[in-house]
Amino acid sequence: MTSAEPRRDDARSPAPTPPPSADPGPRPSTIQDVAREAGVSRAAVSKVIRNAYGVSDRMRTQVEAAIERLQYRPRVAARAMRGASFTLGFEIPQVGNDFLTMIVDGATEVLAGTPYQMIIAPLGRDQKSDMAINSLADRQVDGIVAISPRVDPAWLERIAEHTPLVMIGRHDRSDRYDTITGDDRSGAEQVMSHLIELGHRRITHLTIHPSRPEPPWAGQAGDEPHVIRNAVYREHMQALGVEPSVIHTLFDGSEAHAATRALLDSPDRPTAIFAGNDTLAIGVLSAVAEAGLDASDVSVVGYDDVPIARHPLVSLTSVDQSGIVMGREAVRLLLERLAGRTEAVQSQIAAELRERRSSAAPRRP
Amino acid sequence: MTSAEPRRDDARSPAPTPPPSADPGPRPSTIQDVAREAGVSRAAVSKVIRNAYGVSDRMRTQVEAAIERLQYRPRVAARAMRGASFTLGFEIPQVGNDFLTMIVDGATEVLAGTPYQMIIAPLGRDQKSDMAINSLADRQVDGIVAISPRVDPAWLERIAEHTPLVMIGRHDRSDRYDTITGDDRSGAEQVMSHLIELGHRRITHLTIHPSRPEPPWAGQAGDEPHVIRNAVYREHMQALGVEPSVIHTLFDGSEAHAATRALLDSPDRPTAIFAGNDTLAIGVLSAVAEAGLDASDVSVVGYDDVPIARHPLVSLTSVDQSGIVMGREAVRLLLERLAGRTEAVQSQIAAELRERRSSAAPRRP
DNA sequence: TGGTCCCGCTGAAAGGATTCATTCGACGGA
DNA sequence: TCCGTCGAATGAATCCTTTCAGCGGGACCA
Repeated sequence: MTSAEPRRDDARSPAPTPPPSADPGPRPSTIQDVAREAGVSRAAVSKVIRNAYGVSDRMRTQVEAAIERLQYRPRVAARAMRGASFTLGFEIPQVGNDFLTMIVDGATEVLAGTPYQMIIAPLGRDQKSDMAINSLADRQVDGIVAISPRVDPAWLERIAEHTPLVMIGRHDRSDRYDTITGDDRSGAEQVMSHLIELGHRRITHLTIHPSRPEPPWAGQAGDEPHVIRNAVYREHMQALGVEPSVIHTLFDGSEAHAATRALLDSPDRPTAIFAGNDTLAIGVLSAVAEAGLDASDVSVVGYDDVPIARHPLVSLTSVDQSGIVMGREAVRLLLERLAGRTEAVQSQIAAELRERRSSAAPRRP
Repeated sequence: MTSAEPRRDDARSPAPTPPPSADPGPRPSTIQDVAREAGVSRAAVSKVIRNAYGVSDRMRTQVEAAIERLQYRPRVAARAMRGASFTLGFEIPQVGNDFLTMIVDGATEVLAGTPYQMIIAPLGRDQKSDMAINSLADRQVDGIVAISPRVDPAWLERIAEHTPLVMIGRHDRSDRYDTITGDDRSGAEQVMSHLIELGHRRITHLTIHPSRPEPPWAGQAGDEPHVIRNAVYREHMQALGVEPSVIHTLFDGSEAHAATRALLDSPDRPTAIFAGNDTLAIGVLSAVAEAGLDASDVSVVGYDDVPIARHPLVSLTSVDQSGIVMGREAVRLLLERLAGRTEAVQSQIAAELRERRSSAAPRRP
């Protein structure tokens, strides 16, 4: 452990600059400086940099030259006070999560060529989704994309009053913010049909902890994706006449491994595990592999179809709900709002099972 | 493909609000509103929210009550104009990259409990690192962490004149910005010694494309991590008296798979592949597995020791340079700068090989 | 030739918070 | 009783950009 602790060298010289306090350095130039340099008014410079109407070619040239000479860059904070910040904020609850990464990638595609810059607010430790969303709103972003099923819809509507908002993974409907969802019901049904057709009966469902305490708005507004997947699982088990077996773990996959180990050691271990998402499924797979078992002992199915699922060493059967498309769509909806749309939109992305080698017919049903 | 295209429903009702333009809604309350509500001056409210000196208990209580009643939240843009934005910006060239994720995780740890919020600026498509760094600086973040070996050091120093800057993975020294590096020389040496001790001779090195055209500051300022790893590889091959074999691919791993396939089909295929980082190594492993080969046919070693490398199905030998520690250190350095430090610091993190099952003695040396 | 209209450009106000110099009030000491 | 002091609170200036009303002058039309 100590070996990973950093070693530090101070810079060779005590810095050639006045040592006292942090020197402010030559203060970056402002629009005023450019105006003076180009011999025009501030308003004129403003029009040039915003590409606004009413500027002659001669002036544009002059101003652009001045900007270049002074290396001027407009301060976003100052712009945000009157106009726009040209920033779209993404609230991402878990930076490493591959599904969320796909969403970001899709968004990046659509953002190319627009004047908007994406910034991501990852959840701090002990930080809740609403705090990160607030923090984006405080920074006056022009639009917010959030992935947080567990936030009060009324609170979201209040945010959406002043900042366009797209929520991913919410099955509720709002008149003020837009939503994008996968078809969780269909996806989960495909998983269960697939496993049952293969001959599995003892199927365990691994999912994330439910919200505790149950929030007051639960249910009244459509359920979280994981809740729907769980419900579909239970329906199918009931139809089979088999007792459902559900295990709850943390969402970051850190408990999935241990939970699966315990499950595999239990007297009548399942022949298949349906994990609520791929992060969990990867943890499940590692426990299965460690126990020296394979797909005909214990089949594993995930949800989201993250890139690593395709890897031949992993080859995880999973449900593709195209995070890329979700990300594209999210930005598109935001840009529409910024262009003036006021009616809310609900957008649904299809789900499709990708069968791979992690699921197979059970050896001993 | 079309199945993944979104389906849209418009909201049931045409919105209960005035349909014309995007209604501005009740404008969020300002510090002025709070002052009026609490019957004090703006300056007083400002002192309360900044926890500044010179406010009586009575006044604090009054103001806090007003803030609560009005749901007031200070606008960061306005604060940034005079004071601080309480925001630290991270330039992350590739959001999905697990090594970069580790850095973010480490940073998040240290940030907890401070008043600073982290925001990540991912690289847009066709966006260069310096554009993302600029975009953070434009947003008046209080400090920047960047991971971009390929940026002009002179330009970086100009940025660092007004915004504290920590560069990760740069082996140059600056008097104005801080750097954090892994011990790339030692790490690469451990890899090569490991492979050679196992009995490998025909070792191929897979790395990312060199900068083209060669930037004018190359070399003068210490090399990029990948360049160092490559150099160490070459030295060891020369010492062995074997012709080096280096393959260059894109950094996102998208070409590693195909490049490896071609390599495996070649007449005298290597018995080991040293990948410049784990993202590449994962791609290499997938090609090796697809070809029905294992570690005694072709050993694979990566660099960074990302979490998936530990997965029993992957079990990738890799060099741990503790991204977590790097992230922690980066924030610590930034906080020190914000507290007034002016001398530059170079910090180095140790590298340690983690041997796993992806490397083994060659079947036929 | 006189009146309109449009274009290019300017000056001043606005936006929300912080900072700093100043005022006010209370209290202690002489 | 008066003065000096110190803490609490305030008003005005400031940060940088956009917005908007308005101004001068040339082109166009009648």
